[in-house]
Amino acid sequence: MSTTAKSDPGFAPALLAWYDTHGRKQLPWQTPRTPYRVWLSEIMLQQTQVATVIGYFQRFVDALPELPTLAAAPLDQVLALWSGLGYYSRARNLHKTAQLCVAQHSGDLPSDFAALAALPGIGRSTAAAILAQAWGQPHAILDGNVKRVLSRYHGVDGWPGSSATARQLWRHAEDNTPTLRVADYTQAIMDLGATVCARSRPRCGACPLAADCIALRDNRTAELPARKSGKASPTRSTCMLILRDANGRVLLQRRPANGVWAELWSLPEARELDTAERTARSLGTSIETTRPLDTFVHVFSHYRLAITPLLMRAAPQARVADRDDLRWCSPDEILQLGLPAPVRRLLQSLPGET
DNA sequence: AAACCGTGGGT
DNA sequence: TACCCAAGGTT
Repeated sequence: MSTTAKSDPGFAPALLAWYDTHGRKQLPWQTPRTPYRVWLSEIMLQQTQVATVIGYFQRFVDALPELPTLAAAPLDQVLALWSGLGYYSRARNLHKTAQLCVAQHSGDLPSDFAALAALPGIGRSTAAAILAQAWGQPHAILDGNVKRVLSRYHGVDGWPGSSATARQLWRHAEDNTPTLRVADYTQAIMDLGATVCARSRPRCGACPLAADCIALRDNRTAELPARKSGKASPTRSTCMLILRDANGRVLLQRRPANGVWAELWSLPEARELDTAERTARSLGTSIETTRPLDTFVHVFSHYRLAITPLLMRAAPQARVADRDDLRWCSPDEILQLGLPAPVRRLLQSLPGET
């Protein structure tokens, strides 16, 4: 953190004055504002909007109210609480970090930047946000909101994801961060980005920084920050086997530790319809009927997945191969596990026993 | 450095 | 519809 004079002495005061009137002060993780709740919220909020997180946050802290409780919980419970939020490595790292804190930091998050940023899932911006919000330590954050505000205010060209542009934005972020009221300032610049300096149609008439904003002066608010150059995402396809026995239980398979949906419980898959029954037999089941359901497309950030569900009636007393990545689950048990969002939706939409 | 990692909402 | 992208981090 620089201790030299700020390049924009009016920036933080104007922002803080705006925050006192218009800032958000009743978000769930602000009341009460403990290090554990701040950390949890920061991880959930990575690449995820506030409105989406609120419900997940409430459920999570109700089930696991303290860091040591989280450390002691089974990973499957953590993944179940995360199910639907996406980027599941965040949940695995959250769990791992809680256990590290119990083992190495007396059950608390470290209040030192280097120690915090060394923990799984906590990078430069998240470490700064935790220290600023929980302890008032003067560290600069640089999330999507701040990138947008600073790109416009300082007229920074270039896609914020590129290292050269990010370097400029980090410098501005540090120069603008005050040493007093850091928690409020951090919340203020995110609130401004979320509610005033919006991606499209920013409300510059309501902005406390409008007088010195380069993008507004040059009529470039629509161009900044620069967009990522797009690339068409490929479409892959898969068949998902819904192996259901006479009791309505469904065969689930734990996904491998690497790749998308790592370690989540999901449905067994086959490349094509033609190989599906062979796949089912290789899992140890015998199939009485197979009924393809409508194919649908699930969209990821970098590819699309066309999913054809196959509703397969498994023979009574279906025995499954003796593997710990396979398990028959009742609808109630399924709710206790971390499932990919489309799989959860699919299983909940199934017709009852027929 | 660039790809990977989810999902839902906005336009 | 198709695309962008949101309180990013890891490899």
